[in-house]
Amino acid sequence: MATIPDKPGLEGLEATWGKRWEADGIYRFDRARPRAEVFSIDTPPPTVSGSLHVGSACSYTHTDTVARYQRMRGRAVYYPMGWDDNGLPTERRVQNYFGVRCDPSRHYDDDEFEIPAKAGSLPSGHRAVAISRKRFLELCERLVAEDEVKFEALWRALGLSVDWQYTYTTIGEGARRTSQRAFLRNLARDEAYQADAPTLWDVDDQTAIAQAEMEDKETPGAYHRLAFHRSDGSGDVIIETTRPELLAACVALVAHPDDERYRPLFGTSVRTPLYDVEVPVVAHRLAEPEKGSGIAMICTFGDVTDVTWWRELQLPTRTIVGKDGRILASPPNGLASDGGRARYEEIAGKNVKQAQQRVVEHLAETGEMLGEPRPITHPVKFYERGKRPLEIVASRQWYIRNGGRDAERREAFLQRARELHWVPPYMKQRYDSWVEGLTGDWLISRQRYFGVPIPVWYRVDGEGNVDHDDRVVPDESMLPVDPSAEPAPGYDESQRGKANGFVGDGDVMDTWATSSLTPLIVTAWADDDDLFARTYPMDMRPQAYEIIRTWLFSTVVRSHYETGTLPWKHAAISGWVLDPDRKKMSKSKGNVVGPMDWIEKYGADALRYWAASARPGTDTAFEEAQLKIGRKLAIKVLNVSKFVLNAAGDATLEVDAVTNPLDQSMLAQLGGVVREATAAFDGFDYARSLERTEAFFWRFCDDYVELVKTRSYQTGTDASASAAAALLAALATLQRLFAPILPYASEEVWSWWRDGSVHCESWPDPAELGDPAATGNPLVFDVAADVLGAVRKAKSEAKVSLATPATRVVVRDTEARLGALALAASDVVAAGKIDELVTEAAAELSVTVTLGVAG
RNA sequence: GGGCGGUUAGCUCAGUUGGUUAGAGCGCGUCGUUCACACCGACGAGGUCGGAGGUUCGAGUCCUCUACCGCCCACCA
Repeated sequence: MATIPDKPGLEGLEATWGKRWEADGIYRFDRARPRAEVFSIDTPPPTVSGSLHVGSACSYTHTDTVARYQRMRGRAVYYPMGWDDNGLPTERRVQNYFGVRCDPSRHYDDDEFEIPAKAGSLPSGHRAVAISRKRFLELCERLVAEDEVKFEALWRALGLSVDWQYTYTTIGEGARRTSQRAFLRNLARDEAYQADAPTLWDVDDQTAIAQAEMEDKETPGAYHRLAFHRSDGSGDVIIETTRPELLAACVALVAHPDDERYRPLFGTSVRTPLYDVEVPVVAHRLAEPEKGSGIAMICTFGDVTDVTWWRELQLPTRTIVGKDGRILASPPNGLASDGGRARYEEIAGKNVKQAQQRVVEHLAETGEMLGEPRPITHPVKFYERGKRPLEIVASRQWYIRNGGRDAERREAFLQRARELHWVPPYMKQRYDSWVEGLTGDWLISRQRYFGVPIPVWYRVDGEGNVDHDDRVVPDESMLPVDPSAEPAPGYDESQRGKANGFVGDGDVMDTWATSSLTPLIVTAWADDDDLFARTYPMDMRPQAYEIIRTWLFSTVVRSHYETGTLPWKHAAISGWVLDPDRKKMSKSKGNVVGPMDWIEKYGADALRYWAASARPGTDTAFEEAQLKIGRKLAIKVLNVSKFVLNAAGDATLEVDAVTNPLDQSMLAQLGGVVREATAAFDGFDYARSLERTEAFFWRFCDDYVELVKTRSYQTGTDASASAAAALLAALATLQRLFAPILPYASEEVWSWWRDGSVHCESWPDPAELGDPAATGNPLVFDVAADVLGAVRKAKSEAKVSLATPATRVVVRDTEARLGALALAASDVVAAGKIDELVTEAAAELSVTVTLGVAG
């Protein structure tokens, strides 16, 4: 026990208690406890991108309040923390921060790169230095290590009750091993496969991307009206396109089967403008008669609909756009005419924008474009972090089956969502609509470097050709492996790339392919069966709604495959933090507020208070005013605790000593608050628990404490003992009710009079308040507070001090309420400085106050 | 085009199965330094609950339609 400071304050509580908690290990997971007594949390690993904004602090606080509640309910809380450091965001940061680019063909020993003394401040016009893959990965690891230290410091200051003995990174050895093991098992069960197919391709990052990473952006474009020529010479067919540069990739025209205008053309062929290639006119239900001229050109590949047509109508392939986003050097099959080849030569090597310009010039020359291009704005598909539109190119990639091509699997994943408890429930809609709209399997391979390698090698035949169907996979005991650095099992490194040798798969997995395994990574699946059995399936997945289609869905997929279960019982979905202008906070908008600055200014409890005011799933605006209120609440907790402990003197917390009806009434109401707060937290609604606790707390301070103040000073009497016991019982309850939200202030005041940490105490139970709470009449406190309020009002309206005596107070009210008032009359008289209190029966409350002479 | 969420005091939000005069905090105004708290307290003003219709003895709460805001999915020639 500690002494109570003369002037309690919030300053320094974070440092003091942070150290104590760490030293005492109060958040350590007790892994001796059986599964039924464990509460395990699949914390989102924050993307290590240099800084965390106040929105992150908000959602992590939500999780922490639940963790603290469950801990107080007696569960062994398994609360690990991870860092999402693998993947493209880190690569991009390394490229910009150090001014480098990865060239996999370089050797480590040849690198001439030196880490700049003052990184991050590259001179303008600096050209990226090419470095080897190995050195590039070193820089990635170095940068994320720095960030992870900063992140942990913030989380600790914020008071997250994480067990820091259990941390992981998505590029760490455990994550790599788990990712590769899960992948190999997917492969063995045919849940993963490789295919050479059209894929969404980001030309800047030079990698394939998944449907989930794609987003639409409104982009300027233009309709071009182009004339195709009927092969029988009977005239032209006019189509409209926004991508005339793909004309050379045209493989057919398509119209709706019921479209009378084009029905006669089905089965015939037309010749393309400029290139004079003969293409068929085909029918397909996806062609829309209302769009453009009602007939469209199919190119390989202009957009995802082209892919559908190409596949379903079994059209040939005429690829003209390369992986670098430029027109391929050699013309596609079928482009035979001299004029066509000459024109193609002029666009070869250009990027699509330049090529479009040249093609339009050609069309103008030949007169095959009707009128001028008509500018429009239309949605175009982009990689969510990309600068240029996606292209679709055919390439060999790895996929995991996610129901996108398979109704049975799709239904299985929809069923999983029904089994999951969603908080709030309507968030399930996002999952359902995403799964129902899937158009293909999940593409997991990326042509990048800082990720988990695909653990596969391919045999090279006697002629030196790679046979992608002749795979070599590692034994699970070898994991993790890096096929581009280690030889395939049974081979020697000298055989790499040689005839009768091997090559390694050079791709890495998408970051979601690893993140989707976080429940398996943190519970040490197949690595530590004991820990796994005690923590999996997990209890809670907290996450933001924007990544339901990625993280949540993909996690459900992987757990379904590996363990045949849901990965967790509850998904708690948090909203966004908006800036005060109701825009989503983001670094690019420059409106990010640093959480650490706010913690220093108002205290961690204040920031947590603001966070905990946002109900689960709802967006919330950042408001400095809310921090001030939280700070005020935390300070009030300190001050009222100090008063109560002083007023109680030597009294001990003995609820049976609570004999006064007003005291019993207060405890009865408090018991109701405990029940509500408990129910709210059981439903993950920290905001409701806080609201109820806070509302009662202010009534407790403003009314109850004022009412019993005088009586509590009459030491040595039963009346005083009753007040002291009730005050202490309420204090012990309130301090614990606040503990999950305001861990620092709660711990501070707890330490003034109790042993041990409040965070290891049991959550309050109404039964602790005993018979007084069970039998107390809630009305007594209400009526007493009402009358006290009326007296204050009279004094306030008379503009006199509250210390001014009221010579006579007449209370008119119902019999029941007057009866309740009588039980607290002496306290009301004392608190209101009332000389004479008179009651009269009436239908409703009215109070007449006669004031004495002021002064 | 399909769907989800929201709309309550100047601001931020509660309002749990429909039940008496719709709540809180902030802000604003007035008063007050009572021995926990001036990083304070007390009191007050302020809303026909987005709109229309319906069910009901009774609707902020249930139903239908509708407007606006935000978002998801689909489409995107």
